[in-house]
Amino acid sequence: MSRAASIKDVANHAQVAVGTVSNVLNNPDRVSKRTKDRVLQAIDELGFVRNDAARQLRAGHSRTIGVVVLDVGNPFFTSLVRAAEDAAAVNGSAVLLGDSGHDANRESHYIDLFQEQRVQGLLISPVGDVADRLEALRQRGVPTVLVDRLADEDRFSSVSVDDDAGGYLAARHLLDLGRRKLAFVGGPLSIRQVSDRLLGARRAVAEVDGAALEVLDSDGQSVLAGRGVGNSLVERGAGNMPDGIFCANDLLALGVMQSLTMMNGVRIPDDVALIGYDDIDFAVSAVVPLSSIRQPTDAIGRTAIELLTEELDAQHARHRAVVFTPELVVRQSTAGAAAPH
Amino acid sequence: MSRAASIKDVANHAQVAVGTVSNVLNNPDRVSKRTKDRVLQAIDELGFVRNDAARQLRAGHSRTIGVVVLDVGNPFFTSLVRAAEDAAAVNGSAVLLGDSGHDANRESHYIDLFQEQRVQGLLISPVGDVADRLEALRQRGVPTVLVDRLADEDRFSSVSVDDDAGGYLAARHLLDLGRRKLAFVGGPLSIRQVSDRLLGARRAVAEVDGAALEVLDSDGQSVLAGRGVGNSLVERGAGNMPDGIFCANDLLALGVMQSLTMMNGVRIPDDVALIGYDDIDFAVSAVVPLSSIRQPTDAIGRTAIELLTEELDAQHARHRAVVFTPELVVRQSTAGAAAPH
DNA sequence: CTCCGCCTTTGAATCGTTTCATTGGTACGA
DNA sequence: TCGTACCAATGAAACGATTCAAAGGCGGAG
Repeated sequence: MSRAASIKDVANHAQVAVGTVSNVLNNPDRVSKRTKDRVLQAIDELGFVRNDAARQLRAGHSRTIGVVVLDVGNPFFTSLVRAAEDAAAVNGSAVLLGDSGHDANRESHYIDLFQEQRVQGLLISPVGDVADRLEALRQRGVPTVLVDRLADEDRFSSVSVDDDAGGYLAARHLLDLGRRKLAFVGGPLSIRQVSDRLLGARRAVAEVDGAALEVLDSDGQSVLAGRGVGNSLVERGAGNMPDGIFCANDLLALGVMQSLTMMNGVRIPDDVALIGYDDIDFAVSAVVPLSSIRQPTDAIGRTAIELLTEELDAQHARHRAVVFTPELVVRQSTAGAAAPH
Repeated sequence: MSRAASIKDVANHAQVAVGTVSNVLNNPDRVSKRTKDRVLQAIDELGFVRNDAARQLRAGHSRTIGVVVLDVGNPFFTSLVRAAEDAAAVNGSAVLLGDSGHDANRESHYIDLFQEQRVQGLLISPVGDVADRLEALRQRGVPTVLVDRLADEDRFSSVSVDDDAGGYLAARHLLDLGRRKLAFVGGPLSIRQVSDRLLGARRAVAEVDGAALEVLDSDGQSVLAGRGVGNSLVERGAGNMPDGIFCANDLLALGVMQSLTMMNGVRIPDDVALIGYDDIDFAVSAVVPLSSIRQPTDAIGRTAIELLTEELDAQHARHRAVVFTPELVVRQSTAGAAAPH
């Protein structure tokens, strides 16, 4: 109803100057206990809440960091954002979250919004081609850290995960189980993350004599796509089936699993060992709990904020590209040592 | 580097008064084309971006709406937030998103933050007991709409979904298929949404002669909990099994499905018809595509913004509680008409 | 008693935008 | 030619918090 109380109202009510109220809030030790108590009581009685706009106007910058992710529904990003929030809170910053939903327009919209809000910096997993905009922003003192994408170090800092290493890890694990006829399921290969994982897998296979890797291009990354691939494998007959399958993501792996085990009686891991990627929540609760490659989302979020803070503190800090190595999570779908037969 | 350009810089550069620049931005038709062009060019050359803090300070309120959800990872909320964002954009408002993660502290933190930001209003699916805080906020002209929770209409507007109706819908569907020995899987019953769904199911069962409903309290709402329930059902032997199962959420249903079909050869829907709740993405890609109850998330988000706008426009608007009716989605897990044998 | 230094408190200036009363100019009718 | 009406443009005031130079008050030393 009535306009919210301002610092001036508090000052009147407590019979002090506005500067004193401000000091109570920002430099409590400069104020005597007596006065402080009176001011705090006035704040309480009036229900005063700082107006962040005024604060920020005076300060010239906000205490917020803008984060734009591809998809908040994706647990990878949810967890990353949470970690970033916590890390930012340590510096007294809050996070403004934007979900681009893989849409370049939405992404651009959020960058506009955050720029108007005068965010201190930006964390972004870009969809569109925003390098030039971000560079312009940086030159005005608003640094950006790219997330889940390796950046040209000349332009930006970035935090990403080594998909090649992840692919290697997965394939190597299958090979270590004694499997030799491997298949890679994923697609489209134009997606960098998919092709990198394949590259890593190839590297592992090349290290082992007599090992082979065939590539099964899936139509998309969904459970259904995985089931499609599974069905076409079954059609080949038992003799021509791979004994180890690495899927570029867990959804595909779950689809393959459904197709092989439920409709077609193939045993996992006995006949075919199966491993996915991302370690989504469902991986652990699949019919046969799914082995997977886990990305260190917490560390990514934390590190992203760290890099951002570095650039905030020293405007001319060198950009850094931090690459994390993913981690193998072994579950039942690749458990049990030996090769089939 | 250099401080961001202000409206005053633009005014100098374009040789006009600051008020004119402001008019170009906010009342373009009050400005002659000649002047407007000059100003726009200056804006472009200086890369001027409005400072929202100053704007908001002058206006006395922001153009943002705070949204606090229980879990951004939950597709229900993701979709709801997206709809709310779009609806808010129509009014020229942006959304600030906070994820309480079922944690009362985080929730409280976001309310603080949003209050400092002077949001116009709040959408919240509350965890803790925040009614009094929200009421205080409302009295200062910041209305709140509760989401996914039926509110006391004397205090707040709310948008929710009729869980009783959803439960009725699910059970009625099983009964319509000719099933008579029904089971409800869910828990803990202390969660309102679970108990309401059960209530609705009971109502449906009471309408049909010879129909029975047994309640299987699950330990949690996860796939694993569902599998546990499924296993204990199997132990009873085929004769004592229900012929229709309604799970209080899709995860439970997926667990039950895994247990029955994969490990124990029970056929779905032939031996047992199965229906879940929420219609999560995985429902459609389960081994046997899962029938479910879908909540109209888009409509909920849109309506929530609508109610909020009503309260913003007319401070004394009566509060309204809008209750949506969920929708039955039939898939293979309850397809095929007849009762077994 | 006076002076000095220290601690507390004061209040004006400032940030960037919007608003609005006012001014300056032009065109048109009388 | 003068007056009126209208349109464009002006620029000072206001929003609320922070900052900082300056003033005020107090105690202790000389």
